[in-house]
Amino acid sequence: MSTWFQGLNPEQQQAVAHNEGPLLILAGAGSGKTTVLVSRTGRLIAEGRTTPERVCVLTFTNKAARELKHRVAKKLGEKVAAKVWAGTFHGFGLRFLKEHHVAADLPKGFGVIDQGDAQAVLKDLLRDHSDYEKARMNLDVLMACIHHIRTKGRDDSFDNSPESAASVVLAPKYMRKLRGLGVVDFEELLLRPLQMMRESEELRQKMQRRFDFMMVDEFQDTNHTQMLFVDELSGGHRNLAVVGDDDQSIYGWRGAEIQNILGFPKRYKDCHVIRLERNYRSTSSILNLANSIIANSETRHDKVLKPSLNNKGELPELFVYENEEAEVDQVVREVMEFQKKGYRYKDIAILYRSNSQGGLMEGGLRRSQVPYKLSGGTALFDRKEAKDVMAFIRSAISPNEISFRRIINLPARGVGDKTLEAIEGLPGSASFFAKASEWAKANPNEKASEGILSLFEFLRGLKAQLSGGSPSAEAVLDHELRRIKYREYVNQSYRDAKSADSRWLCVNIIGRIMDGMFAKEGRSLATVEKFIERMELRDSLEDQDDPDANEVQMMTLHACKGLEFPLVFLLGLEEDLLPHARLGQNTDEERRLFYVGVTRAQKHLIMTRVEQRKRYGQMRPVAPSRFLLEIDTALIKELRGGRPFAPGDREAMLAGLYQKLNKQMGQKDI
DNA sequence: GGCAGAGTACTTTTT
DNA sequence: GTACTCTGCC
Repeated sequence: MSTWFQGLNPEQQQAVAHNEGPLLILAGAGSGKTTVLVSRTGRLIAEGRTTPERVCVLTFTNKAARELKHRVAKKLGEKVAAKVWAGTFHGFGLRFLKEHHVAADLPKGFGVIDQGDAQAVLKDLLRDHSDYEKARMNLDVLMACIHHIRTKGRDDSFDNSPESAASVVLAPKYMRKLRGLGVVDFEELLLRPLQMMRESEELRQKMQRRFDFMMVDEFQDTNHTQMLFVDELSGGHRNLAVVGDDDQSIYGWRGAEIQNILGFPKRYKDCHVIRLERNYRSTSSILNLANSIIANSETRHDKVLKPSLNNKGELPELFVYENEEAEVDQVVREVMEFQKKGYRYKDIAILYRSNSQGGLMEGGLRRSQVPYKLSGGTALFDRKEAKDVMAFIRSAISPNEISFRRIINLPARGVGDKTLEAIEGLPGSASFFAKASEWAKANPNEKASEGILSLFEFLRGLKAQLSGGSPSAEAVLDHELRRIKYREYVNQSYRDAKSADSRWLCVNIIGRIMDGMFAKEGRSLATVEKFIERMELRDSLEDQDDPDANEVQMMTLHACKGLEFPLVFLLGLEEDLLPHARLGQNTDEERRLFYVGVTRAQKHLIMTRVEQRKRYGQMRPVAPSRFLLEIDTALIKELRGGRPFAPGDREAMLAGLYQKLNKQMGQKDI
C-alpha cells in the first residue's frame, strides 16, 4: 500500500483511491477531510495520473487554500505544490477574467469592488429614481434581489416588495454602471466567466480541457453560480470530487444553497458517495450531544459522528445564570479555574451567536486580566483608512473611477461637486481619470486644477517609490501620506489622538503587508499589481494567527467553523439569541450553528444560558433555547447558578477577598 | 466642509 | 438605551 493511504481509515482510503468520475465525500465534523483532499491530490500526481498544473482545488477562503498548498508541499515539495491550482472561487474567476479581459470587455487593469463599494454604486443609482429613493428600501435586500436577477432571472420568488420591483429596473442599470466604471463586483467574478463559457464553445472546450481533476472544498457553502461554474469547468471529464458537510451549512443567508450538496447525487447520477463519519476530535459524550442535536434537522444526508478516541470524557455542562452579568463573571471564573487545572488560555474558546455578546465577555476578561483574542468585528479591509490607502495605491498603479473618485478630494483639495460635474461633462469616452487630467489642464486658473495636478504628481511619485525605491513600502506610505496631509485629515476625523493613532495603524499594516510580498516575490511594479489584486480579494496574508500567543479565543459561531479547541464555552443558549429572533423560518440553519459550536470541543464543553438578558436597554426574561428542549436531558449536566465550590475553595476565596478589602481600607486610611 | 440633530437599527460576513 | 448614519444648514 502506498504512502498516501497510511494511517487512514477504510472510508478515507476509498476517497483517496477514487479516480475518474464524480465523487461526493460527506465529511462530518472532525473527520479528516483536509487530509483526504491533500492525499488524493498527492496520489493522483505521484501516480502520474495527471500533472500538478492540471489539478484544480477550489476553496472558499484564502486561508484554506494556503493550508492545502502547504500540506501538499510537505508531501510533494514546494515546486510541485506551487503548480497545483489551489485557490478560491473568486481567485479563479479573477485569473480567468485577467486572461480573457478583452473578450470579457474589461479594461486591462480592471478593479474588483467589495460589498461596500458595490452598495455605494447602487445608492448612487437610486438617486436617479426619486420614487425608489422615497420608498426607503433596504439596500441589502435590494442588492440580494439584483443578484437574484443576475444569476437566476426573475422567477416566482419575486414578490410585491418595493425591492423586488425596483431590482427589475435597477439590475441592468447596475451592471451597465459597473462596466462603465471599469470594475467588477464579487458576483461578476464568477458570473462573467460562466457567461463567457456558455457563449463561446471554443472557450468552453478550452477551459474544460485545462484540468483533469477538480475538487471543491466546503461544498455545502456553494451558491447557485458556483454550482454552475463547477458544472461547466468539469463538464468534459466529469472528474469532480466535492467535499462537504450539509450539517455545517451555515451561510444560507449569504446565498449558499444546501441543495447543491443534498441534491448532488441526483445531479450526478453515477456519483460515488463516501461518508466520513469517524470523528477524531471529540470525546464520545460531546459527540452524543452533537448527534442528538443534528438528528432533529429536517433535510440532511443521514449520518452520525462515530467516536474514535477511546474516551468518554465528561458530560457537557449547561450552566443557568440569573442574568448576563452573572454569565460573564462565572465564565471568567471558570476560565481561570480551568487554567489553574492545566489548560492553557489558547486551549479555551468562547463562542457565541452575535458579536455584542463578545463585547460583554471582553470586559469581564479584561477586568480579570485574562489574555484573550477577540475575532470578528470590522475587518481591516472595511476600515475607511484601509480603503483610502488602497484607493491611493490603485490610483497610482492602475486607476479606475471608483478608486480615483474616492481620493480626488482626499484630503480636501478644493475639488467639489461642481468640478466633478464639469469633469463628467467633458465629451468623449475617455476614462474619468483621463478626463480629470484634461479638465485640469484646460482650466489652469481654477483652484481645483491645482489640486488635481498636485494629486497626479503625488500619484506618479508614489508609483515610482513603491515599485522601485529602497525605503520600505511602510515608510514610503507613511511619509508620502503625511506629506499630502492625509495624516492631518485622519487626526481631524477622530476626537482623541489615541483613536486617530489606531486608525493610522491601518496605513502602516497595509505597508507591512506589501513589504511582506516584496520580501517573497521581489520589489517590482508587477508585485505591487499582484498586491492590489490580493487585497481586492481580501487576502491579507496576515491572518495566520500567532500560534505562540496564549490567549483565550473569542468568536462567533460562524467564525469558528473548521477550528477545534480542548475546552469550549458556548454562550447564550436562549430563544431569540440561538435561534436568533430575526431568523425567518430557517430554524434548521440555526440548529446547525449550534451543532457547529458543539463539535468544536475536543475534551470539554460548557454551555450557558441566562434567565434575564438586557435587550434594547431593558432587562427582559428569556426562555431557554428550543434546541435545549429537543435534546435528551441525560446527555448534559445542568447546573443552576454556577459551579458549586469545592470543599475548602470557598474559605480560601473569602480569605482572599478579605485580604484585598483590608488592603484597600488600609490604603484609604493613610 | 463641518457640525448638530434626527432617524434608525440592535445577526451572522468565507470573497 | 445607545451608537451610528444621514441630512440639512451654516
